[in-house]
Amino acid sequence: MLDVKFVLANLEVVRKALEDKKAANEHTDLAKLPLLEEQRKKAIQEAEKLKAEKNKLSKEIGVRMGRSKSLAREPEKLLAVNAEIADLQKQSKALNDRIQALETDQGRIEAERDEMLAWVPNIPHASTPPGTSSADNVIMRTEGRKPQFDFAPKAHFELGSKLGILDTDRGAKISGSGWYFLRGDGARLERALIAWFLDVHRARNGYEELLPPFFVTEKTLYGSGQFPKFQEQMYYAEMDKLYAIPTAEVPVTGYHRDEILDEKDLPKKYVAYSACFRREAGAAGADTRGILRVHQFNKVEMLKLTTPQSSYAEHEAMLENAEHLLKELGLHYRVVLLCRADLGFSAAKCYDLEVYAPAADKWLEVSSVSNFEDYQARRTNLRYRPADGGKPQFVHTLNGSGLALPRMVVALWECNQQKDGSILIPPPLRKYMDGQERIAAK
RNA sequence: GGAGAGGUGGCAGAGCGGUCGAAUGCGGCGCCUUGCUAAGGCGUUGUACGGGGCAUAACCUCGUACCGAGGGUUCGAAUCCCUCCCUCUCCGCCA
Repeated sequence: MLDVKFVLANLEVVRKALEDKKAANEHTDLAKLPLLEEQRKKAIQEAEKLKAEKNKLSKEIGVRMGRSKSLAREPEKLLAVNAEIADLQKQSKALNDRIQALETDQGRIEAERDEMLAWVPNIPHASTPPGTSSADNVIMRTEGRKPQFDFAPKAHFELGSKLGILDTDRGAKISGSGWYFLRGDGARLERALIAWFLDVHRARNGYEELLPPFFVTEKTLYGSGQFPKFQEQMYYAEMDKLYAIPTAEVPVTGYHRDEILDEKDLPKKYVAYSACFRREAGAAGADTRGILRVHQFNKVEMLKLTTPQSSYAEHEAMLENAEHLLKELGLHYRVVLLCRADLGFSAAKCYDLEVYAPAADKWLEVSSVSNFEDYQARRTNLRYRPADGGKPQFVHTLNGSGLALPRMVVALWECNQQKDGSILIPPPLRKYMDGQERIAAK
């Protein structure tokens, strides 16, 4: 979330962001905020004044209680002290009701304010283009060569079923539509991709590997900005009140929650594999053939915690880390800078990587590389202490897919298919498959 | 799932109704002693919110809150009571 003070000082900027991101709703009436803040401060001031008074009285009582104990032999003085005590107690008690009323007020005001802030999205970075839909995204550049075929390339679901490496029918039989089996070399290729991605990010790019829990609490979801907006997209285990993660970003963002890191330990760079679970409610129909949109998929996610000064440089570096994989695999892809309307709720800036799939003649989104600035860190209360010893600051958080598997698999199968229906395995993956160079029908 | 023990400042660890935001040790920071190393002496040491100083900075100062979380008892709670969460030990179950 945003800093209240920032919102109050920049109401127009925030209003613009609500509009750009089409995030305005009944919770986001910013006009109320200055008044709420004023009422809040007033309640705090009054309550604290009364509490100071009460604390003083209690101390006085303590002193007299001590004296009273030593006066057992002097009944007259004892009586006088006890009378004083009774009087002070009465005064102190009288304060309690007023204090409680003020605190109740304050709690109510803060709850209303926080509800509002929870629905306010992050402000787009100055370098993000304006726009009203994904049609206004800017294609920064296109890399690699478009694959050429002297035959009609087959779609991934056709290749997959002919080669016996993808089984959507049995996936649907045991779990319903949107679930699938990978089989044989298909399953092995998936595993090879995961292992290779992790190895590149660890050894080449310097990320530390994490293997996170796949189920998390509601509080954790709130920290990465999935709540309250995307609640209905998540699988929920009611008996344990746990949610299946939609991305490893969620547990890894929560990893350092409520901590104060040292600046010298920044940037922290983590890479995590996880299965990702999405209900995809309301998405039935479009792009559902095969495994383009499924309920469970594998993904390798990069995450960084940085200082505000270096976050945009780290953002570019992270983009390069994801691109490197696509280059090594020899894929045709493009880098897209999202316009403000297409930018996620919590993000300030985001690049998408889209890879070309020849059969459908479509660009498939395989990565999203975002800078959240301090938006997630504020929710998750994750700060760092500056090297000069100043007050703790919120870190900047970034994350990016590196990469999302099913769509990568679709592109790889389709781009590397041969006339005889087999699929060539790209060189970087062969060592993870016992040197195998090709997936052919059994 | 059952039984027991416990959750205190960066860490370790006292306190178990009244000047306790919290002893002590370690660590960190500053100054001093010291030929290097080792060691020693003195001082300092959290976070958030609000007021004032002030430029809505740094910083200083005052107040309030924070001893796992949330409630309760009391004039007053780290200390007593309740609920929840987590950790550890033993038993059971299990990949």
